[in-house]
Amino acid sequence: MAAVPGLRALLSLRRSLILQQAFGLNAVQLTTCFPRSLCSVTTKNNEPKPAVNAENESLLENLNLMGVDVNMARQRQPGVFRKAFTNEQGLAQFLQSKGASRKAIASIISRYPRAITRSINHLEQRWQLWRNIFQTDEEIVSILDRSPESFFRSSDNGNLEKNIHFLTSLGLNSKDLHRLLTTAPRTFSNSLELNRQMVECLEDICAELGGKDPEQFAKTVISRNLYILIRSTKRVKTNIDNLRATLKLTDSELLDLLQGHGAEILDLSNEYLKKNIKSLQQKMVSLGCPKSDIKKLIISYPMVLYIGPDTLSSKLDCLLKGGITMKQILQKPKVLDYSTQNITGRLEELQRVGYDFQKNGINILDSSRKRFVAKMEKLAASPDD
DNA sequence: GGGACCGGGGTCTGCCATGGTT
DNA sequence: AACCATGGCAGACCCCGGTCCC
Repeated sequence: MAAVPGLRALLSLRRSLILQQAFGLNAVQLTTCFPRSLCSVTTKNNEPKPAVNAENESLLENLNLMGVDVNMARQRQPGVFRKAFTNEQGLAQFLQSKGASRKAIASIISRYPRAITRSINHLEQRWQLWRNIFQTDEEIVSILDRSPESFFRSSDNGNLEKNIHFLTSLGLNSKDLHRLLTTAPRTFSNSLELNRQMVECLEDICAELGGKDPEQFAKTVISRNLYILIRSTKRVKTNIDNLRATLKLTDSELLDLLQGHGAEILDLSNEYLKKNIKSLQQKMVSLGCPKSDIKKLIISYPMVLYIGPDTLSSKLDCLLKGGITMKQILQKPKVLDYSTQNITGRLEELQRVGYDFQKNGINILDSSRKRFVAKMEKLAASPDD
């Protein structure tokens, strides 16, 4: 029955704790300490399997006790389960000491089982490196809970340290680094070489376009698009080529676009960006806009290409139906920033009070909720204004 | 005081493929 | 052969408010 292995696991947990208390042993010594089974095990369909492929049973028991979703973990990294020595208890204690809940720890291991192969020394070192950027353990725990892979995937702390130095040397300040590590933690697990390649790629693009300060350009693009360093240079180059070709941009137009809000669309998948450009063109042609308007819109509001074809189409339709003209949208494309739901709601409210867009313009749609509500209250109080 | 302009902030992982190592 | 570390991919916006100008 299950009671016997359960008891054994409990004993092993207890033993580890006693060992730690008595001798202050470190993580490597505090592994599960159960050698891989030497005899063959029986699988579900009763076929004997060679011992080499056997899973470490005491490890399985420990993980079960810890509330780890063993099936999920096994599916992700089966090799971990065949290791003779692992450090799940050390890891759990470590994370707990940093404020992670039992549930969070179980979830972290379920999603990234290889985490239990890291030693305490390694974990301490890595944590300290992250603490160079974060003020509190709590922030790090929340990122681990969100994305365990970002923290645990690499075993190379030296590389992490070099990355921090490299990113700092680009002129990114501590606020930028904080945002970068919060938003795209994978960046810091990239090899230094990969990050360097992206930076060089950006610098080359700037130089090719006749930019005067490639280093500043790379820094600007990165701080505008925190995801860029976890994309491939191929993706970024292809997107730039596509933008240039379809919009027939000059070098300086393209340069301005890229170091402006255009940076934010560089990391879209190549097909998605292409699809969005095409569907935007089709939609605008169907609404009777000349080609020059399409280019103007993209240059003044590149984020329009971030919006998926269906969303964009319904957003435009809803604005037009609400009595707003395409000319007004082109003059004030930021109204497209807001959700279709938000726009629809505001249009209804404005219609109710008889708001005249021809007379007053459409700026009211591009304002915060607070400001919009205040404006509506005033309109209700003195409808003649 | 009101509106226009403009920039900033939040947020993004979990999976697969592959090449190197043991 | 198994395992590890790492690269790459798909997925797809919305909202707020400081500040300056009139």
